[in-house]
Amino acid sequence: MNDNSTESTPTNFIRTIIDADIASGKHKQIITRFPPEPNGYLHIGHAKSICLNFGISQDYLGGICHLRFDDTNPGKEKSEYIDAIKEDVRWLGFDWDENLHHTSDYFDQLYAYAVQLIKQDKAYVDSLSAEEMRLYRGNLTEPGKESPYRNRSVDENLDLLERMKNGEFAEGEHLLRAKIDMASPNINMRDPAIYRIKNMAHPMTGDKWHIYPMYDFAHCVSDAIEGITHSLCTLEFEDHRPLYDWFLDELGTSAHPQQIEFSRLNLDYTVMSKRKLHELVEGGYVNGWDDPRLPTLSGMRRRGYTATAIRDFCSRIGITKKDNIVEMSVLENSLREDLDARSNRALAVLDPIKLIIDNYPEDQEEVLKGINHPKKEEQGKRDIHFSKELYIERSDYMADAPKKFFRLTEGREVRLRFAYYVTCTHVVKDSNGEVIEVHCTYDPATRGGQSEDGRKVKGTIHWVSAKHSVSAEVREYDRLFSIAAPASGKDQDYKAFINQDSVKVLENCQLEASLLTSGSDAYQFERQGYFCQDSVDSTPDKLVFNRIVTLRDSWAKKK
RNA sequence: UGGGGCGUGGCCAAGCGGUUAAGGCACGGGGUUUUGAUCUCCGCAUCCCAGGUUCGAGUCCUGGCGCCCCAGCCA
Repeated sequence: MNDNSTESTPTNFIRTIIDADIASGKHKQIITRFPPEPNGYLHIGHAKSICLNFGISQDYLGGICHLRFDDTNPGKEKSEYIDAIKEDVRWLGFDWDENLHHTSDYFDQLYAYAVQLIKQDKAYVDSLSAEEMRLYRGNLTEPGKESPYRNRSVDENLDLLERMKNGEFAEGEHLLRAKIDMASPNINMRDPAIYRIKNMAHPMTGDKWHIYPMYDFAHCVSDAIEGITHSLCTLEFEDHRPLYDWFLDELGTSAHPQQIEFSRLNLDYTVMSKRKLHELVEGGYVNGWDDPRLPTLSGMRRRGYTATAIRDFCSRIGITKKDNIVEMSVLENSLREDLDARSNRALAVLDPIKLIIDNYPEDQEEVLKGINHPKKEEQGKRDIHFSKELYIERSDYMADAPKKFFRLTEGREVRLRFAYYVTCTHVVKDSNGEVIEVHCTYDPATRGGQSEDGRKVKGTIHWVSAKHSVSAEVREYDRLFSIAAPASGKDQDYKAFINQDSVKVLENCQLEASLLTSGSDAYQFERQGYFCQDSVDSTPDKLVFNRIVTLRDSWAKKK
């Protein structure tokens, strides 16, 4: 399954805990789980969790990782998200085998447990309104007070819960609550909700239920039922751990998983919350969940990111409890490393300008050979057509260029990659003074790109034969936001920081003809970056390429 | 001003009382190069602060300071 056998996972504090649990004999088999709520698409932050959970299951003998859809809120969840999530997890390279579950699989058991809590006098049906309940809860510094309904009899509670389940009440009329401690300094322990009434059908259970369990109750129980050994979640659930443990202790479940929290991933120049991603998609700020500018897995996949690169990235950033904002360059480095190793090279001119070789015979054509990968001979060679009129990159010519400009300017010689040395003689401008043709002469003795006299040519530029090239649209993507931490402003709307130039569409790019028949794999357009055909919009009649990421450019930095 | 966490170089992150504080990214510089790419070599911290314990502390203790999370019938 791993397409990169050199991947190795650095250790972290969670693996240290697991190692100790195995050493002490607490566990012989490790079982983790990835528990997404099907209310949106997965993003790179989820990939961190997926890699952690599935990665652990792969690295411990006999380990398994469950995929569990946490579908306890039919008001927000849709089954269409379930399919997208499965696809993303598979694409990332992980397999849950037969361990696909839904929290809704446990609704009967959950209900039985709720009845048990009532019988143990550890839960009661409250009839306060949502507003009243908020008032009774107290606040961060003041304790809450007990609901007048807190001491209903076991029988009355049982009866009420039954009727809630059967749909005899309106939403909000009653609520099943745990009976813990309204004065707890931990607000989560102030008689948290267990079941709320929702008179709506559920994608998996239909109209069987009129009540649905809350996360705090459902999650720990689901973990216990599945025999999860280590329940890994993000930092904001740290305060919920006492409740997680309280439920399992009161219920006396046969298994009691250990919840361990780690910090979420934050990436600079983007946003990672589901709420914001929903807003960007639904508000039309981007074009769907798979917009290549988004940090969603579907967006990144469409953009051309590889699963290997994302897995490598996740292993590089580590797992800790520290708040963090990882620089995009780390992700890009993982990406370039993988793309460089696997991509065939090609010549493509994105902003074309004519290059005319005045001393090249009018009707002559040649077929030259280009190597597909500079370090992997086994990836072979390809034919590249050459003729008198070529296209080169507009930025590869400059008038009055400085000495360090290793490209074309009057009197300067450069190498056309795989072809010949050419020397710029003059340019032709249109009435606006805009350069429209660059003229040069070539040295026939430099065929293939080298001269027997050992003459040094500092610059090499890419080109395509005007007669043989195919045109295409190329979409150059840039960061979605213009500042590193768009979501950090407390009262600032992150949308104010959307980068207005996050995508640049180049309509008239000229590609080497071999790309016409290319599949969907990534290519390196030499000297420019990595590109792939857009999986949605590219057709044989109208090629559309996405720029996945640029090449490193130390020249640009110096300028 | 309640409770829960976190603080090692620009960004991540090892380190679990005992050599000159791993590694990656970024950055700066050298070399190779028919991609100003790749590759390669070199450089780049005394650990939030202040006390204390100890022969010895980033690692232990005390006190500060800073940042994050929690008042959904969301997850």
